[in-house]
Amino acid sequence: MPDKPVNLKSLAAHLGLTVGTVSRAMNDYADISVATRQRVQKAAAELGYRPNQNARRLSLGQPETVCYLMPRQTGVTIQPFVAQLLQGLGEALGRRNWDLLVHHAESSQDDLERIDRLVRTGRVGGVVISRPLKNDPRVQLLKDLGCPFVVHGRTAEFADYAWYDVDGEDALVTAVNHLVDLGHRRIAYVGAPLQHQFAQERLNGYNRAVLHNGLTSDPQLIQIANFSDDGGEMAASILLDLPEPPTGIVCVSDTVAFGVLAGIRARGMQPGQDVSVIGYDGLHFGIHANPPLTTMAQPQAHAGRRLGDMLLAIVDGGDPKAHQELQRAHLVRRKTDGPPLQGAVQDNVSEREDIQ
Amino acid sequence: MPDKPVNLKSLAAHLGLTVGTVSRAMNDYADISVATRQRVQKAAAELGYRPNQNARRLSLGQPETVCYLMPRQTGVTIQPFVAQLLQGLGEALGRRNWDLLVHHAESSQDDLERIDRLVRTGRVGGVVISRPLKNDPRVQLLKDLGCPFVVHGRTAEFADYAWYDVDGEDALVTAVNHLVDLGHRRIAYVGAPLQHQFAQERLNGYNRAVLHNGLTSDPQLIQIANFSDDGGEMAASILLDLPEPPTGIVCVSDTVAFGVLAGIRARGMQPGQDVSVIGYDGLHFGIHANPPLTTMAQPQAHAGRRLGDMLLAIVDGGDPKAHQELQRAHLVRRKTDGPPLQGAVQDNVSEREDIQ
DNA sequence: TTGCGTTCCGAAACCGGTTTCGGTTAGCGT
DNA sequence: ACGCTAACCGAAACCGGTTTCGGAACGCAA
Repeated sequence: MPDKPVNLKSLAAHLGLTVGTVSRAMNDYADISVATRQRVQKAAAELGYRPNQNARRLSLGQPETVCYLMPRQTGVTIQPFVAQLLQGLGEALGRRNWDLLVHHAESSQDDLERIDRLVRTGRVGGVVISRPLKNDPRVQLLKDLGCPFVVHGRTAEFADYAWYDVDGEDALVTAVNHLVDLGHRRIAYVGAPLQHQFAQERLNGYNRAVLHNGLTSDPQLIQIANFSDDGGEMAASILLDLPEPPTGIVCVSDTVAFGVLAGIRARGMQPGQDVSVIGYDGLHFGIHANPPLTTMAQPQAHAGRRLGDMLLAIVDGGDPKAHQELQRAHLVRRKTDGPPLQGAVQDNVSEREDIQ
Repeated sequence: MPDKPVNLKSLAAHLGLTVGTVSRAMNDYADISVATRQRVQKAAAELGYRPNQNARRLSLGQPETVCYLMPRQTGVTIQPFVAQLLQGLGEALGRRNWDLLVHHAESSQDDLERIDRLVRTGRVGGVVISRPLKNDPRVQLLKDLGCPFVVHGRTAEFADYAWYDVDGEDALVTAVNHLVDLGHRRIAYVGAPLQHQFAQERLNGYNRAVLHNGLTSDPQLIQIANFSDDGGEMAASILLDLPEPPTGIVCVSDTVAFGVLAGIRARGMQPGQDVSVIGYDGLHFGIHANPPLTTMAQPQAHAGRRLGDMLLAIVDGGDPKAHQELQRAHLVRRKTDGPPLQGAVQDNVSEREDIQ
């Protein structure tokens, strides 16, 4: 049976002190004698005293809790990074005994209502959001509410708040450059709808690299697909039906790339030999794809930790603008990249690993 | 700028009433006149009054919050179901305006300390845990604390608490039976360490099916590997080195099965033709494996919802023993199952889909 | 007019902590 | 012996709600 919990009052009575004195002793106030403090803390440990957090936080006026808003997932595609991010966030917050709440909204409007409720009811003292839109109403609301927040990703205007992001534009430049180095000249991009800022950034990277390398800038080579494997497969089908199909395809994500691989195989072609494919995310699972997927890997192991640390720093009064961190993705070569098979190939065909 | 929040006191002053009256009007007490109630609720809506949750929950003595303890992930392998489960849990809890906390412990001892702290500090009114051990100290602790809880999975003794589980024993019987129907007689099992109850259950299912079908019960055919793709690959390597290697392999999970596929391919063999493989989980990603993985799929779309509903029912005074739900997995045939290639094959070789 | 029962709201205790303020005691110097 | 200061703790306000209790005002019947 659950014996009645020991609270400050009962602990104070047990010690022959008042609640105020016991509270200060527990919190290491200077105006409590060392003897009393030790006596109190010893008794608290023996009786298993645990301060009630609701009472404490009400009194402090600080909920000591942050909320992570899970991104809406499209269809069956789960967000593989959520679990990892939550773990990192929890770790960072746990060091200060802060708690982590998760919420999942049905719609954009629902998102806003949840945020409003959570901060206006004093439920949370900070918010973390992922994958913002170009002009995300959530960041505007959070600014208006004056609630500390950090963004996992960026909006179109990202100067005046805290964020942690991976440079998707740079990553796609790297990916395209890599294919160019292998000899490709006709390179396509399979992207996601552009309301999300990350989709725009990666497209920008593709366009920049196409321009910089003097490649043919054919609008047909840019396919905006559903952000899923099915979307990727459909886009690949369209691209391969082109009168002059691409020899290389860079993708907005690994999930989309998996669909592209399927679309290529459905044509009886071999990804990595007939058509090169580069994904984005660095999902571990990519090594089991058919064939193993070459990808731009994000260093997202400690994204959660960094976001949590930033948020706590802002809660402590830090300037949000001082907490902006841009990481770089790096190329992980597996088996879906190789020199182009046919056509007018340039001279600089670099060596590459054996193809499975 | 964040204007100062409107609380009960300011709302009451605005209306010329006392806080007690306003509170009761907001909560639809019968001793408040209809006119007053409407006047209060109208003003509350106009001023955007939001009751402080910390204060409310302190007064109620009910934190209206539950905690989900994330399972520890082994190595790089993420838990793909976590995001989906959280979404379902949040949905169920959200209908009653309960909040969802997540925690991740470093060790088993850490797990216990977190649970103890969360319930003893009045932080949560319920707990959800996943993947219990055979004799999981967490459920004993939760019982001792008298805290409502539900288990995603089961322990060895599961009679006296609430749980939601998929019948892993039944699923492995189905998987083995399927291979037997295809003509296999020498079937191996790649499992996970047996401290987890689910690992034991699935092994029991394998053993039961082997016995029931009169197959050779060779201890060498049972490989207990790390719960990861690497573990699966290593186990496959051992199995294929056997003087009499298996023609079919059933696995404790899809992740392990992916490793098994890799191990088979590393031998120059073709999964689904030379060796059949059946996974467990029904991960969507399996369709992108090489070749697409046949698997026992769990109906885990609404697991979170069910767990949340159960927990709320128990908080309301329901009997935990009355909330136990066992779901069944079903076979999803893709491309890694087929009739055995060589050897003494039985006569009942059933037809099957074309192999890619 | 008196008496009684409703209806409706104010007053106050309470949840369990934190923090400010003030007073008692002891120690010290002269 | 006296005064002053510093050390230490008690008393009470406060955080923002919920809930119990009692009393005022009112209507109705005798």
